[in-house]
Amino acid sequence: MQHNDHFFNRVYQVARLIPYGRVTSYGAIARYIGSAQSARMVGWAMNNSHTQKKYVPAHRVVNKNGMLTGKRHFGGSNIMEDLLKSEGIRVEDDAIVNFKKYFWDPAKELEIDF
DNA sequence: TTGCTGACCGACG
DNA sequence: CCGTCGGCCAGCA
Repeated sequence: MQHNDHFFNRVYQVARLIPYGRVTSYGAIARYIGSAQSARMVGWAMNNSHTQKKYVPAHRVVNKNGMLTGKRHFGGSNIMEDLLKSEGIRVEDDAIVNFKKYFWDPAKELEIDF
C-alpha cells in the first residue's frame, strides 16, 4: 500500500522485527527510520498500534534507560511487565533488569534502508 | 486552518 | 541532580 512510506508504518515495520525476548527504545527506532528527533512520535505510534491489523509487539519498546514508560497504556495493571516477564525479561521498579543485555538496536541488527 | 498534546531525547543552565 | 526547551509529526477539537 502507498501508506508504507508513512512514519507510523515505518515504526510498525521495525517494531515487528524486534525478536522475542529482546527490547529496543523509542529513540533507537526513530533514529533507524531516519527521524532521530521523533522519538515521541514512536511512542504515539505505539499508542495507536492496536489499530493495526498486523500484530505490533509494543511491549518490547521502552525508553532509552530501559524503563517501562508506556505501561499505563496497556491497561490498568502490569500487562506490559507481565508480557516481558513471559519472554524471560526481568522487571524491577518499572525498569528492565540488565537492559543492555536484552537491548536490540535495529541499526546494528538490520540491513533495511528507509 | 490553528493550536494544542503526547508511551522521547539530547542539550543546557 | 534537577527542571526546561526545542524538535519531531499525526490526530483531534
